[in-house]
Amino acid sequence: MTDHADTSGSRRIAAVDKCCEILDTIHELQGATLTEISEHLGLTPGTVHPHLVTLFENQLVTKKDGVYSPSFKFLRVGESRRRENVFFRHANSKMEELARRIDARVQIYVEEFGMGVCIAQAGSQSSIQPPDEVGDQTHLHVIAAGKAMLAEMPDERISEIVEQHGMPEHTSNTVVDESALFGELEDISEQGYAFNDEEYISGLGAVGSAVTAENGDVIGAISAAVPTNRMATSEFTNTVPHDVASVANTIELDIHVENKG
Amino acid sequence: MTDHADTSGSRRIAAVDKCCEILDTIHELQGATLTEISEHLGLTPGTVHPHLVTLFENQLVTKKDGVYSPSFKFLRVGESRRRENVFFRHANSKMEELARRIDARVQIYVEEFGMGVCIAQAGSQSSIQPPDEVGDQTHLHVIAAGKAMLAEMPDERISEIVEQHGMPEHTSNTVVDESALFGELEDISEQGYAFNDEEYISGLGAVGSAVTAENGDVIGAISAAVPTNRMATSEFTNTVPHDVASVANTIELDIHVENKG
DNA sequence: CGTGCCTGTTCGGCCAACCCGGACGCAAGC
DNA sequence: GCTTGCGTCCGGGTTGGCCGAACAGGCACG
Repeated sequence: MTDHADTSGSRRIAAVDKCCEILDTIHELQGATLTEISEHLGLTPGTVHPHLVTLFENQLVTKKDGVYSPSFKFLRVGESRRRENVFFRHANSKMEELARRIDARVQIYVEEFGMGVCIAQAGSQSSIQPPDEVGDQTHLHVIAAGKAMLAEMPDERISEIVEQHGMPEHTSNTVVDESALFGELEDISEQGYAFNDEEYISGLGAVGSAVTAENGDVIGAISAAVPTNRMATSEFTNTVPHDVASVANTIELDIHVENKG
Repeated sequence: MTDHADTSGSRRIAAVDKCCEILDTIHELQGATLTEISEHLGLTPGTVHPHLVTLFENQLVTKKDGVYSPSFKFLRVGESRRRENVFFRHANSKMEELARRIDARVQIYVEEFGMGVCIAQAGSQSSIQPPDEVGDQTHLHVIAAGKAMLAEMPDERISEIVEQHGMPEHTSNTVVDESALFGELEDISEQGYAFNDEEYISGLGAVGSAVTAENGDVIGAISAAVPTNRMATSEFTNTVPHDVASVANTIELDIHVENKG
């Protein structure tokens, strides 16, 4: 009977929903006071306050001069999750080596909740600013790594993701049509890597390749980003894609071997 | 009437406490099934399940083959919190430069909930394994950066921290006596840097220096760690402490300047 | 120094919602 | 095919969360 429209089917804990909304708010506002949170959520301060007290005692939020912020417990849990991640463990050093070799910004992504999450990056911060920071969430259809991962998914899962998140247009090059996307994914699946031609950010191109488990599940993807002027070079259209795909294959093999042993 | 001993004073949300305990559990166990979580907490599966559903819908936990894990939302929030942090912003590049110059493992710490949290590190992963990973929580009295921070705190705050967390012994060199700690903090405060002589991990020494705000609040600390054989060199007892303290001073100045403008 | 305002904190009471026990569906395995 | 184990889904009772409102404390202003 609350404002949650979709309580049908499974039972939810209303208090936990509120607590998550509060966390989202103080993250979004990069620190907020009690009244700011209350107004943002349309709740009375008397309601929000005990939530904040509980979150504080559980060390999920800090309080400094009346401003609540997410604590570094998020960093601790997130970093822990990252270090446990099979893909990260095998990809991290190879990502750095690749970044040095081809002098580009190399990033590794995984898919979660239908979005791409950048979990690490390496390489020339001098040349270009990175499209995503570690932890950032991005629509899969606008980045090379995301398209590479989509190309390895079953069609029904792709449609599900598109339905859930849509295909927002970031630049004039963004592919916004679902059937066009499916067509492109066919080619990507065949050649083993995906291009991004300024579809996310103007002036930025990339090439990405996915890593899959032996049962076909997508594990993640690695991508190399370069500024536009380098995109048209034969080095980028010919050599780099194979470098990226080769690294992805090596990582994939390593993971398969580990799963055997 | 629940198992929470300290409900006196302020009101807490029991459901949020449960949800935090569940998150702690799946973090601690590095992923857990419903029954594992239930048994770990002494709750029935019927109780835990709706919590997990709610946390899943809020994208704080993922579910893969019946195993629940913390999501990368923790990484996103934690990284965001880190990038916003004034100390990190000013210290990160200087930390890396210092690590290269003195060829040691340099880390930066902040204090949160009376513990030290490593928020970044740089330098030779070849020489020594780092004492803490990014995000790790450590007792302040066993690390150089922690003692440097304690030395800048008011005495009552120090006692409060000791009372809350105790002074556990990590090695035979760990200072476990409160009055001895206070004595050492005096010296540290005077000379501007703190040593760690295998007080945390055998074979590992460090020197750290704190950064404070203009009102005296502790902002964080930077430390350089080296293996034991390098600790007795005059370079480490003379040059390195001043290098570390100098970097800390530079960071401190930068932050004060930013706060003016 | 008093007054007003604003923010954070606490409290009473009602009713919703959370927790438990138990039942159901479903897959795997001697 | 029976059993076992796990995850999922209810019914009921009572706990506890939510709101409205009052209280405390700090700051600016008159």
